[in-house]
Amino acid sequence: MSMPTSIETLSRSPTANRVRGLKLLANCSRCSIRPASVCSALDAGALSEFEAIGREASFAPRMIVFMEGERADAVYTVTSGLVRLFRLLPNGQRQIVGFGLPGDFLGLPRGERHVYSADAAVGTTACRFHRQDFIMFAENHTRFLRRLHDAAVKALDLAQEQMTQLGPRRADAKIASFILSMRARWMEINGAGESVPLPMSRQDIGDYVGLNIATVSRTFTRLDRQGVIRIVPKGVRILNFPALRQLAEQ
Amino acid sequence: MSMPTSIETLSRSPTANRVRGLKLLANCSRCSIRPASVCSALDAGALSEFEAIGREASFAPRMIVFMEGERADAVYTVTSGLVRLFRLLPNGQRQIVGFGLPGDFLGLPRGERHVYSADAAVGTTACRFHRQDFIMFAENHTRFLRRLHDAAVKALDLAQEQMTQLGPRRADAKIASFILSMRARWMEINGAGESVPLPMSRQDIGDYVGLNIATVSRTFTRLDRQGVIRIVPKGVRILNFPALRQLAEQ
DNA sequence: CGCTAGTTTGATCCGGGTCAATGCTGGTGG
DNA sequence: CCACCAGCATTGACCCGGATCAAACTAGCG
Repeated sequence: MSMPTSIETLSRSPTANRVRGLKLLANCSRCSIRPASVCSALDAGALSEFEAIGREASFAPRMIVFMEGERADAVYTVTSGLVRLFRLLPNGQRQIVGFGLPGDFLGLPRGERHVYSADAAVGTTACRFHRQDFIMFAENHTRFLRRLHDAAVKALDLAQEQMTQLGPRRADAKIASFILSMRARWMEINGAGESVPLPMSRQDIGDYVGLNIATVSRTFTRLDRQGVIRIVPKGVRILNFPALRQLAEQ
Repeated sequence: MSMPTSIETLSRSPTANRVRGLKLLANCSRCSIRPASVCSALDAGALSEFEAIGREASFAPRMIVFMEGERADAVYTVTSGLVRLFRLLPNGQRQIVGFGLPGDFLGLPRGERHVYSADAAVGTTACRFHRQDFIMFAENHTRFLRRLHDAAVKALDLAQEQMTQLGPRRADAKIASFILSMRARWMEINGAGESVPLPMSRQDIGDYVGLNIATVSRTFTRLDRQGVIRIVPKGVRILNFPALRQLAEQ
C-alpha cells in the first residue's frame, strides 16, 4: 500500500462528467458475458424489456464509477475491462476490497449510500441502470431477484475469503493465492486454462493482498525464476499447478 | 496466529453433546440485552410467541456452537459471554472473523451451511431457535424481518472494516483500532465509558487482528506504559482518547 | 524518437515473528 | 488454609521477511 498512489488516483480522476460514453444497449442476446452475469436468468422477452432500461457506459482508465458515501442511484454490470473496488483509509492508504470483472454486478449496497468507491483500472464498459428502474424490474422477475441474491452471497464469500488472505501470511503465499483466485474467476467467464489475465497494475495487486509494490514485483519474478509461473504481458501463465497450490496453502 | 492453538482448541472441544444446558426461555420481557438485540423489534404479544419457540442454551468455555460446513439448522442470539467466529486455514492457522457479543445474532448464513465456525471464548449463554421455526416467525413479523436485515448489514460492514484493519498496518495501530471498535460495540450494549471489557484471550486478539500473541502482549504493555490505556483484569481502561484515536489512524 | 508511467532490481533497515524462559492467577486437593 | 498445578500472559534475545528509498530499466504512445 502506498499513500502517493491513492492521492494521485483521486486527483487525476475528475469527479464531474465521469462517464465517457452513454448509449442504448445494442443487443443483450448477443452479449458474450451474459452467461456469467445476472442477466443469464432472463429469457428473451424479459431480456428485451431489460435492455430498454439500461444504457451502455464506458470508462477510461482511472475514471471513477462511484464514490464511497455517495447516494447509490445507479447499478452496473461490467461487460469488459476491470473495476477496482476500494476504501481510502484515514492515513491515506488505499485498501482494494475487490475487483469487478466482466459479468460482475456492482453498486447495490444494502443502505442507500455506497460503502466503497469504484474506478476503472483499464478501459472498461458496463451496463448502467437507474437504481429505481432496476429494483422495480427485479421485483417483477423472481428468477432474476434470486440470481441477484446469489451474486450477493458470492461477493460476501469472496470478502470473507479475502479476510483470511490478508493476515500475516508470507508474500509468496499471498501472491500464489491471488493468482489461483483470479484464475478461478476467469474460468467462470471464459473457461481459460493455465493462462491467467491480470489487467491490474502491480500496485493494485499490492493494495489488494497487503504487500508493497516492490515485494509484489520481486515475488512474481521469483515465482517465474522457480518455474512455477511465466510472466507474460498483462498476466501470467501457470507452469506448475501443484507447486502453486502448495505455496497458496502456506 | 499460531498453529498449536487452533489444533488444541479443536481437540479439546468435544463435538458431541455440545450444549451444556437447554431449557425454556424464562422471561424475554425482562431480558437485559433485549434492547441491543433483534428482539427489540417485538412488542409484548409477539415476544411471548417468540419465547415459545426458543430455548436457552449455555456453553462452557471452548465448547463449539457450530462448525463451518455443517448444516445450519439452528440460529442464536447471544445473551451473555463471548462467541468466537473463525475459519481454519489450510495450514492450520485460525483466522477469527468476528466476535459475537451479547445481543448479537448468529448462525443464519445465506446458504444452508455455515461458512465459519463458532465456539464459546468464555462461559456463554444464548437463545437458540430452530432455523425453520425462526424463519417462519420472521416471515410473519415484518418489523422483525427488517431488523434481521439490519443486523446482516451491520455484520457485513464490520467484515469490510476488518478487511481494512488486517492489511500491513503497524501493531499499535491494529491494537488501538481493536480497542476502539470493541468500545464502540460495548457502548451500544451498556453505554460504558472509558472502561472496555476484553473477555477474549491475547491469542484470540492476535488471531483477529493478524498479530503474534507476543506482539499483542508487548503492544498492550507499551500502550499502558505510555499512559494511553491502563490494563485491568479482563479489559482495559482508556486514559488518553486522542492519543488512542491518533494511533488507530496510522 | 523521446517522454511518461509503470516495473524491476539493489541496498539497507526495522518491525514483528520465533523460540524460550519467567511470571502470574485462579482452581483443586491434601 | 496453603501448596501445587495448568493455562495464560509477559518479557527477553535473536533473526528474518518485507518495507523503504532510490536507481535503472522497459513499454506504450504521441
